[in-house]
Amino acid sequence: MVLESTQVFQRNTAARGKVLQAIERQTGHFTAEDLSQQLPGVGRATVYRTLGVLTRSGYLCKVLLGGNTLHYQVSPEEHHHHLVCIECDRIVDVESCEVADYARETALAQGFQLQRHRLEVYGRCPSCQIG
Amino acid sequence: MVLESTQVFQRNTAARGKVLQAIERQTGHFTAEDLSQQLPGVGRATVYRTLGVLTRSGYLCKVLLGGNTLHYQVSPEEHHHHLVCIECDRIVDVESCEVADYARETALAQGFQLQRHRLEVYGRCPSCQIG
DNA sequence: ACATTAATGAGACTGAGTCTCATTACGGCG
DNA sequence: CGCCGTAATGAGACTCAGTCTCATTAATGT
Ligand SMILES: [Mn+2]
Ligand SMILES: [Mn+2]
Ligand SMILES: [Zn+2]
Ligand SMILES: [Zn+2]
Repeated sequence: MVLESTQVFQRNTAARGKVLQAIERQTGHFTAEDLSQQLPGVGRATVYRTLGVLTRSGYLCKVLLGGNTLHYQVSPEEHHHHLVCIECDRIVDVESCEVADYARETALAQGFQLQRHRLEVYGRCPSCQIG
Repeated sequence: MVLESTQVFQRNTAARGKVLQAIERQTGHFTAEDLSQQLPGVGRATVYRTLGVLTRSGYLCKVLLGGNTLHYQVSPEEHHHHLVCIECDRIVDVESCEVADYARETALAQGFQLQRHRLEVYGRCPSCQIG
């Protein structure tokens, strides 16, 4: 997704520009605090607010790893899913997606305007298996 | 799932019995704090610890609603998914599941022992739609 | 230029979740 | 039984991600 700032924000500000640049610099998942530390000139609240706006707009999506800190990632092209190890929290990205149709139908059936979906598969990774 | 305490805990204690009973009393989703308030005799840390054990064992699973509080629900029979409104956080339970095969194959392909999966579909609910 | 008001940011605040540690009590074994 | 070893407990301190407040700044339309 190429972000059209004008559609997401009501005003184009320097702080949001910096947050946006920092997000583009990330590889993979990141937290609000990650960004905040990389942006000493931008207030913490602004980082959180901007992540909120970008998530609501669909540009970002939340990633739920083990632990209690929310992670984000740029959402669109290369939509993918996660395999999560319930023992060690290892994450494996899964690039295929065969549930898009099902997600669309499910949303439609309840009158929802579909925005996106998340599929996470949990289990034990090879190194954490027991029996 | 009928819980075999002996397989999940190393010792059978009164506190865990009470937590288990309280969980059975819940309908739908609940938080650690919900349980804690219903169990004045049981320490907060014990409630959290027991939820952790039960989740790792697969008896419970986490439910991620809007907001920053983790919810739980008893996982197995009547496995279901969630439609989540990105605007008002309304949740609609979806009872069908057509992604079980895909989840199993995905786990297998990476050598994971499948435990469960979660599918959440995000969009705008009928009352929050714009255009 | 000026007015309107979206956005900012310092910092106080909240509260979910974790950790510590002294104490209790399960359960295996003699 | 009665003893141990140690899993589990629980009060309460602590952490820190996320929210809120509010005075100030600055983007945008006219
Ligand atoms: Mn990923
Ligand atoms: Mn549900
Ligand atoms: Zn693992
Ligand atoms: Zn809604």
